Amino acid sequence: MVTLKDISRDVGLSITQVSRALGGHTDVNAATRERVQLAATRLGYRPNAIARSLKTGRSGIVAMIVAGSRDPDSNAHLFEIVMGLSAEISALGLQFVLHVGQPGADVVKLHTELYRSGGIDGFVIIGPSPADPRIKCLTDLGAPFIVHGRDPEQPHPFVDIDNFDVGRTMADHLLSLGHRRIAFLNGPLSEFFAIQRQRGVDAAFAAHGLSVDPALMRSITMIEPQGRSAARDLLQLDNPPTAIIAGNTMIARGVYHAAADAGVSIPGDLSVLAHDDGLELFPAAGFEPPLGGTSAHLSAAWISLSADLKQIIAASKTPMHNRILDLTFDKGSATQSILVDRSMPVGP
Amino acid sequence: MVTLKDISRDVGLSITQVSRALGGHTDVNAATRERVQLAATRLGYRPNAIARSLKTGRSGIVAMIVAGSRDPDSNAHLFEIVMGLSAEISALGLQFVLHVGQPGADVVKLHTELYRSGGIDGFVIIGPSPADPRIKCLTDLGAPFIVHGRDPEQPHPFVDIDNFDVGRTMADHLLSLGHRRIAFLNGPLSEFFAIQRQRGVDAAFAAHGLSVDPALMRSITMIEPQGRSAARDLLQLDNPPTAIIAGNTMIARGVYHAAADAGVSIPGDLSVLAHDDGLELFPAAGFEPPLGGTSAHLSAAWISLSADLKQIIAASKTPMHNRILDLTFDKGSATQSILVDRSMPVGP
DNA sequence: CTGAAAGCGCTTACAG
DNA sequence: CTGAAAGCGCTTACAG
Repeated sequence: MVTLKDISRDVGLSITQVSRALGGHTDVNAATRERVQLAATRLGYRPNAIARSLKTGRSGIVAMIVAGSRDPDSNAHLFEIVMGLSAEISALGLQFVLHVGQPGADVVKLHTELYRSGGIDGFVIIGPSPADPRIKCLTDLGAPFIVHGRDPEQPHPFVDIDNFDVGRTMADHLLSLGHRRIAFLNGPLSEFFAIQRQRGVDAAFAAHGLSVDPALMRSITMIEPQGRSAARDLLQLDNPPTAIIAGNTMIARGVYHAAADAGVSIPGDLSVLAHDDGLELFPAAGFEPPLGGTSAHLSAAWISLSADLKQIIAASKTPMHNRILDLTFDKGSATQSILVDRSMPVGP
Repeated sequence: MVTLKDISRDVGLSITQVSRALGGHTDVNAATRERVQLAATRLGYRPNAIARSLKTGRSGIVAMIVAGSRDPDSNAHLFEIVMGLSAEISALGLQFVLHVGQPGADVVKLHTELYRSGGIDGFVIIGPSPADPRIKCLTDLGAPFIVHGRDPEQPHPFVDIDNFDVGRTMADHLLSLGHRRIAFLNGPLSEFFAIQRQRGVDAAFAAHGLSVDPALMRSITMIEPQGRSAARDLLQLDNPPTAIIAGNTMIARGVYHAAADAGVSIPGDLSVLAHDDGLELFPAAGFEPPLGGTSAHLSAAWISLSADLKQIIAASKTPMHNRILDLTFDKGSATQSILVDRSMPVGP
């Protein structure tokens, strides 16, 4: 490995001066600087990241720790998160450590030990639950971190979208078209984003002087098979919904399949909207008829998240750096007006 | 941050002795050792990974660098690779850095710079192409690494399966049942594993005194949509295949869909086999009728790969550490015998 | 069994 | 504009 000492010997200058020349300091003779830089290039010098870290107290490494899981469901989403995040973090000149724990590992302990061992500048937290122990732990440690999403129970830096608005916007559109029997295939209510979306849906109904039918509100794992079976269920009701709001495009795909299976036509018999995270593997674009709904690309979140985390690390005193990303809405094929509520009590 | 100095002050011993006590050296008084360990636990001491790295010349970090890609196709597989690899590497007490480059980034340069900067002990290379520049680069650098798969043009440590046997086994089974018009939906022939599988298929035909119909050998991107369209194509031939070998379960899913679309019954009209990588997101288990074929779980590869890489790093002189993992075969629903070749020239 | 010293490769006051 | 020195936190001969 080529070190400053090698260059120093090569050009006949002190290590100090070589360091300064390479570091771009002003108090170095221009000719000297050039001579040093040439030698560094010729010898293939790369500053030793370890030594620099020890001196500066910063490693340039950020980590994400995820609990291991034999459950592919919970992983489907994770893929795009990991790839997108890594790409953005790498682009910022930082290294991204992905630590996949053993199933059942103590994630809080992993964060603590990794941080205490001094090699990690900061952390990314995804999928926070209310009163998330990881957030509490990192806050107590004074470790820099940023959260994708929000924990309503404790203050922390985050990047998120307005999930209340997600639910409200889609429900409002359908209500405005005259739909009354609207189902919502929401994510797990243990997570704040799902709670907020439900609140948004509730609020849209309230704004129309109505209230939701609890039997049409479902909380499911957000993947295609679950969406399909939940939709099959809904379509078999005596009084089936005329519209379904899906929490993401994977659920929506399940809804499309279930509708086809049941001989229910979209958008003729059933309007479908979904929130679109802009996932590459599960694009909203492939649907026939077109899938409408709210949209906020996760890729934008990774860019913000990485940049904000870098700044938080540099600031060293964690600022409450919050950011709400934009949301767009497209009605897709959900343009079917319903003049009279089709739903009527059905006699036995 | 708690350092040796803090413990040293706390217990009234030299830093040297504290280090030895914690390091589990024998030449330390048992009572002293206990006292030191207690203090370390009480103060929440974790050895500073950076300092240790600088001293020992080893960071405990291994990296995988993948070219960024806006193409989801190439990513589908990567997910399970990344998660599985990270889990195994983490389990071994190493850190796993995932570096996703910008689209079009110079991957060789990234490896070089990352290694030269001294923070990385070794690398994992996946999906090698013949005469792979990454392998050449790391070999030249003298950097420890291991490859999943093989580059036939240069020697290097690897973990792989016998892909010749994959092709040979599946083709032989079908030939033995009497099938003659056998299609093969293979992966890209730019990769050695696909070349080997083709050779295996060729060899099985040769062993039966036959040779393949080049029109039935297809090289495609190994995902469902491509498998589906390739299979649709094959089933529309004047003289369609009676059996299809799929390179993986995603392709097989496409074949099942295409068969359903075309009204072709499996296994009545068409036998299907596939190689199964044991992917969680694309399980071979969900098929109806059951999907047979060769099988080698990637999860086993990650375990071997991680353990071997750790050993290579420790040895510091890269040994040619090669490993061929086991393959199993199950015929699934592909039990349909064909007494006479159904294929006959069809007049215009 | 214990401690003082050197050194991993770098950065950065401090002194010239 | 340049250099000698200290120090980041650790490990490890070397000497007692």
